[in-house]
Amino acid sequence: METSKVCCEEHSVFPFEQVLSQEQAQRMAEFFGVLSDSNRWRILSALALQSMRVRDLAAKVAMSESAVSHQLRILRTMRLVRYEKQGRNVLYSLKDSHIFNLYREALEHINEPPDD
Amino acid sequence: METSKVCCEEHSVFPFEQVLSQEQAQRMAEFFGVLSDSNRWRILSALALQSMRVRDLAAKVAMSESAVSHQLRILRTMRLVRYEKQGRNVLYSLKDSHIFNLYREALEHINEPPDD
DNA sequence: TTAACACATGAATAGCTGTTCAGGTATCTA
DNA sequence: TAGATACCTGAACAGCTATTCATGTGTTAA
Repeated sequence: METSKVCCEEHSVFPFEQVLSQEQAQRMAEFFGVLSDSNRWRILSALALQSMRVRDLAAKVAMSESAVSHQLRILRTMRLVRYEKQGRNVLYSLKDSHIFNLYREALEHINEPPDD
Repeated sequence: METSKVCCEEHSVFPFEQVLSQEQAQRMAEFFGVLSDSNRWRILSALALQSMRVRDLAAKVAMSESAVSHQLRILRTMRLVRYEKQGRNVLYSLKDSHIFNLYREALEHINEPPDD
């Protein structure tokens, strides 16, 4: 089965000129730390399918509303989700498509054959 | 300043058909969890510059050899680094370029203007 | 106004993670 | 062989994280 690789997956501009500074490494770690929780991934994938209220989101991913709310704050802080107040509801949605690219890239790595 | 965006950064094939299963979400979380530590990023960036022995790596990133060794095991488990025994030394190197793409994608997100 | 609803938040706690420390194995050198 | 070197590993512990629980805020309905 052919995957839809069309072009340019190898215009790899080498991103490191030296060892990352503590600060830059910390920024990276914090960002990826947000993606290191399975419930947050379920929340993100749910929001990728459709924007949702906290209540419905909680039901969809089978978590308490409080737990979801706490997680949404983290996702909001890292600007991965958008917050839109509507009366007493709050509509959350995915902010941009970086998450898709990260997901695909990770999946590629995970599914790579064992030895290089 | 122009970044070197050449082509096809938007052939975004939507990756989610439904909410991620617990198992799939867990796999994602575990993978990104490996990237959620600043010392591991420093190790990865050091190895991106050149393959190195544990000893030299430890010196380069200013960690104890033991701590580096523990971290390398985690990176090895997630197949991010390659292990090559040479006598009593062990040469570690970066395994593939997924890490570059993930780094760039994260950087793009982090550097994105505040309000979408 | 009162009650119900939707969501956010602070404190507490249980579980996870990364380091250190103390060893242990394998290899090289004298 | 003995000692030094390079690396690995298990246990222990300190610090972090994600949930629950109780409560608070703002909004809508009666």
